[in-house]
Amino acid sequence: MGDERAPRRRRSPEEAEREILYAAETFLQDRPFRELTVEEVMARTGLSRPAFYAYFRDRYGLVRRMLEHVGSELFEIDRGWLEGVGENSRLGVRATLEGVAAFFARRGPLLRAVADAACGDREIERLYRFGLIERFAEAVTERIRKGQAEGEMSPALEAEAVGLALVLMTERYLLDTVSRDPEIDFEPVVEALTTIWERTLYESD
Amino acid sequence: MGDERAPRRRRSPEEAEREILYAAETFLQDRPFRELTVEEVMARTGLSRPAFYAYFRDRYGLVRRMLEHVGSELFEIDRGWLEGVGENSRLGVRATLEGVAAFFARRGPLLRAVADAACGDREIERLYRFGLIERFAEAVTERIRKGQAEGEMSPALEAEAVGLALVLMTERYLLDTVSRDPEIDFEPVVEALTTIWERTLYESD
DNA sequence: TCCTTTATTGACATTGTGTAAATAGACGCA
DNA sequence: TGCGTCTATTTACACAATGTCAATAAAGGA
Repeated sequence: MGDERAPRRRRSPEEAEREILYAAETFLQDRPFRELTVEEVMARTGLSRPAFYAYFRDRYGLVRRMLEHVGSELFEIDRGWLEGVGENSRLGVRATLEGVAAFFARRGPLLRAVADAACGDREIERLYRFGLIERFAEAVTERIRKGQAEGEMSPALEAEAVGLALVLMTERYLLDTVSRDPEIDFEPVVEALTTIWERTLYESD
Repeated sequence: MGDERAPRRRRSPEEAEREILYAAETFLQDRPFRELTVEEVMARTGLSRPAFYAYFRDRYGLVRRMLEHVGSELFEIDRGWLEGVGENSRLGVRATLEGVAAFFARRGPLLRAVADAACGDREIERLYRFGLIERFAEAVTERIRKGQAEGEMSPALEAEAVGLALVLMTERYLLDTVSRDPEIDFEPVVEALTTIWERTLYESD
């Protein structure tokens, strides 16, 4: 007696992958990526540790997959950047930053995991930098150029450098505030970012 | 024949520590922190791998020690922040940012290693955040408050939030530019940062 | 009922970490 | 010069986490 082992359950590959990803996201809700091990994630599923490697290359593979899954949401956001042109562009700064802040709050644990994993994995560093940072930075640069062409923004602005700096600021600052604690008051956070963006881009107050 | 092993050499603890730190810094000059292993570092010294643990707790210990060693340089820089008050404060922005940029260029590999190691080690994360970021952010916040009291800066500015955001921007942007490649032209980098700082803090262009 | 397919696992090889007992330079002293 | 102590250093080991592979057992079709 007592030697009966739990019978295997067989899932579809899609279900297994979902189960593992769900376990990982749950884990990341209260512990940082650096503490995530394959063993601990798989202990939260009905699968054994080696099963993990049938679906992901390594623990960074989890983050890579998660990053793909938020791709569409990101696309929505940077469409917002590009469409808010013309005379209403200035008014759109706050609204856009509110949207971005909401995204960083809603997806906090995931985004923090991505940022952390980027330090430890070349490929995620690349995906993060080019699929996220640069993408936004280019959209902003483009908009600055447009604003300059329309006489709305100072031609003295180094469009590319300023665009990248503003995007990096926004990313780090939101990771540090709303992503760390989605309960905090957004108002002063968005207010501070809006002030910096507006004063930088539109010169006089 | 052929079985003579290299004789042990005995160093003073100070010399051994210096030798290990030197090996680690050399390593970091062309490879990222994520690839640094105790074995590889010690292979660049005349010591065996276990000797490492007589001087450092783990590979993060290397970075902790390096961080202590740049402490004095950092102190010089943030004294600069605080002293440049009064009427010349605005003119001092560019000069200060030039100094900070030079620091990020000179200490690029080390600072990048610190930033990377902070993702993987709770204590370095703390040291980095409180010993560096917060320290600068508080100095800036203080200066904004002073500027507001003197009527030089808009009282509408959220001093604390804006201070933190500007510092995070400067750190990330410099890590991404001059620390990655100390050969690049500083001019546009410093120019972009100066523009953002000045427009944010001093309102009209 | 048997057979094929393939999701899953047990067992193993590997890599990097961290520790402790054993070894051997270096220095002080007779 | 030789002896003994101190401690820097290494050899040998235990451990944790990773990643692989051949063997196993569900599930579905013939």
